[in-house]
Formats: sequence, structure tokens, C-alpha cells
Amino acid sequence: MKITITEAGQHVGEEVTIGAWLANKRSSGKIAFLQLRDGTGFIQGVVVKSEVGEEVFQQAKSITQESSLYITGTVQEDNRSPFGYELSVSSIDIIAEAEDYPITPKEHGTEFLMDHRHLWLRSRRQHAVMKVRNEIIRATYEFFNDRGFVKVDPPILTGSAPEGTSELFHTRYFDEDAYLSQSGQLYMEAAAMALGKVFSFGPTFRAEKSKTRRHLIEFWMIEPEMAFYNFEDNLKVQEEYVSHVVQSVLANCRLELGRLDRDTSKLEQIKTPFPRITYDEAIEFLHKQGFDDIKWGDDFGAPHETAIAENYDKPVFITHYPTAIKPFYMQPDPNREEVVLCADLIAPEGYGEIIGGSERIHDRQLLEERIKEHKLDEEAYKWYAELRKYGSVPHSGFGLGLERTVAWISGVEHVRETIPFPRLLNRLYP
RNA sequence: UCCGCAGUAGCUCAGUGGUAGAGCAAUCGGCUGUUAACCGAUCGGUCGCAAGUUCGAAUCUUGCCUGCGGAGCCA
Repeated sequence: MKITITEAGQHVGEEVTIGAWLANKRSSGKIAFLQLRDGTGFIQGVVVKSEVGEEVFQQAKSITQESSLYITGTVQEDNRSPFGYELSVSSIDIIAEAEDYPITPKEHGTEFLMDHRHLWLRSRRQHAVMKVRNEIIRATYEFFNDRGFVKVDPPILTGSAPEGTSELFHTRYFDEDAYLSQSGQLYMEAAAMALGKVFSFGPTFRAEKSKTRRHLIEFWMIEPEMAFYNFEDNLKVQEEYVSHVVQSVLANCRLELGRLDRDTSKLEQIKTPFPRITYDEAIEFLHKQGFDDIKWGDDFGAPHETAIAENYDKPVFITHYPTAIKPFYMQPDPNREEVVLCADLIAPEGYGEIIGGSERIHDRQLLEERIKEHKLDEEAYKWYAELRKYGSVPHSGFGLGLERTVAWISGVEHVRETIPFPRLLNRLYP
């Protein structure tokens, strides 16, 4: 019977066949241990010379790393295996022999591993990170579907630059200029006016020369947008969403988190409500901490965010930023025109900002003023402004960076390990 | 774009002016419970590239290239 490695527990004592690759092997004169992986998991095959005979034993000893094979044997419970089960091998059918697999079971440098990303993905650690990423995506769909959100896909090719802030990838659209999307938000606002509560999940592109552990050139964002939701409603969705995702990973990725040596006690605490501080309070706090390189009106740098986040064992919202340093579409605080109804969510343990969100301006006149103040192309934003002409309603939304979230939850240092094929500054291969 | 660090065997690194080294991988042999297995042997080099200093350069100088860490910007 053909099974996968994760199904082994249901077939104890039975003879099964598994299609697998050889991750590593160890052998002595009369016994060989084959570390097998099939994509669903890892299991150890034990080949005993006195049981299989000379021929099969020699065959087992000679299999090279990452060769593919069908392996047949009896599933046995064994607490010496970290998985809990072993395969007592009876026969091996080699599909394709691998030659000089470059990633050996020893240390490798970043450049070498990145050059071999297509193979690096096979390693236990990368396998675990990809499973966590998948669980976060699964939990995201679950969360928003359960709450009546409709998934809407905004375009990736756009004709106008949504904001002047980020560097965009330029391309041609037949005879016109076009740009790769850096955010689907404006389109999601239109979608929210049609469908009420919507969310998107897709790639975004930033042509910034950023070279840090938190930046990718191409990364994936989840962007919910909700009609009739104010600032307060927005924060509530965010904290419920983030804690749902963390609790789902804890529930469904125990094995993977263990393999990544993630301190799960820190994740257990991620439950609503999340702490909040205002921008004003954050500035005051930073001054008390001795940061004299920042004053009211400046945006926070990474060291500032980290210093603030270190006070909490949960993600923390920083709210009410100065209007001047935030995008044109954010709703000003009715009591204080100089700040906006926005919040960034900073992850604990130094992983930085994972969410940026706000209530959006729904007043037509104010939005048009802002477009002029920011010297944006009025023609290009005509459709966006028009959303306020036909039945405008208060609405809010946010964007969550998937890779930073994966990095935080899995406890990996760098976002380049959280996406299958990272696009980085100076890296487009493989 | 700026600041700092690095580039030597397939991989990870040592070698700081005088014959190019180790561990791992690979190959061969040994070992009945290995966990990056272990033990012995063999194989393995344009010392990033270019120019310069010197009797002599992996080592010192200059330029360039590549990568890493960080900043800015952002999710």
C-alpha cells in the first residue's frame, strides 16, 4: 500500500511503500539508517543486513543524498525517532540517482544557500518555515471567510503611482507607462463600497534599495477594507485577526515550531486585547529612554520601534501619527487635526512593523484638498475621489505584511527565508 | 545612496612577507541503534579581478567586482 510519511501512524505493523528522497544516511557494517523525506514529513528507514540480505543492504549503503526512491517496509513505533515512527525496510526501488548534491549536512553560508534556493527548500528548516507560512495563509482565509469578508483581487499592473513615497517598478503597457502595484488599497476601497467587507491577498512590489532583514523587493500583503468600520472597529479586527493566526499556527504547526526551536511560550501570550500607545506617548517614552535623535513630527526608525516593542510581550499599536508624515487618504482625528486616525502594529522581539492601517477620509471635499496638497495627478485619482461622490461612508482598512509575520511567528532572523523564492536587492536568481 | 565587515579546495574556515592547510563532502575500507554518526586512507587550489611595492605577496598599497550586516524608506 502506498502512503505518505504523515500517514505512517495509521499503518503501524503494516507493510507500506513510500515515495521519498534520501535526505541523509548513516551506516555501519550490518545496519543502515536512511533519513527519508517525502514533502509531507520526515521518517527514518532502518535497513538491517541480516533481515534484507547482502544485495539490498549494499544497495542501501550506496544510495546518494537526494536520490529519489520507492521504499517498502513495515511501519513501527519507536520513541528513538523524533517523529515517533520508523520504517523497517524490506526493499528499495531507486527512481533516479542524485549526483553530488551541493547542500551537505554541514554549515553553509548565506550566499551559497541563496544561490541554491531551489534545493535549500528541501531542508528541514525551510520545509518547516514554508509549512508555517501556509498555515498563516490558511488561517487568514478562514478568519475573513468566517466573518463574511469577500476576497477581492486588485490589479497588479497599475497606471498611476498611488503615492509618491515608495519607488515603483516601471514597465510598459503597450504604448502607456505602467507600474507594478505597491498596494491594492485604493482598489480595495472601491471593492468595499461594492461588497461591504473585503480582503485581498497578493504580491506587491517596491523598487527600494532596502538591504535589511525586514525587506523584500517582492512581498505578499493581506489588505482588508471594511465599509462602516471606524478607527476603533479597525483595531479590533486587526488584533482578533493576528491572534487568530498565531493561535492557529500553535495549534497546527507544533512539529514545525519545534524544528525551528521557536519559544512557543512567547506565542501563547498573543491574545486580544493588544496594548496601545499614541504617537505622543511613544515620543515621550523615547525621550525618557535617552533617544535625543527624534522629535515630534519625525517618523520612527527601526531602533525606535524596537525600543517601544520591547516593553510588551504582545504586538503593540502605535496610534495617532502626525498627519504630515502619513499618506493623503488618512482620516484626521476630529479633535486634533494635526494627527490622523491610524495605527501601526509593531511585532514583539524586534520583528518590526507588521501592520499599517487607518480610517480613510470619506469626505469628498477634504480628500480633494489632500490630493491637491500632495500634488498628486488629479486625473489619475479621479475614480478614487469619485467613491466619495456616490454614497460615501466611513470606512477603514489595513495591510499586513505576510513575510514579516511569518518571520516573527517562526522566529527566523531574516524575511528571505519566509518566501519560497525571495526577490532581494541584487538577487533575481533562482 | 551612506557606514562597517568579508572574498583561500565543491562547502565552512585557518593561514598577517619565506614550500598552500584543517574539518566536512566525494571515492575506497572498517563498524548492529546512528541522530551534522564515528574511525582509517585517497582525491581535491588561477588564494575574487587588475595593477603596484618587494629578492620574494594569500599576506602590504590602490582601484574595481561580488556578498554579508546595518542605516534611510517601508509591510
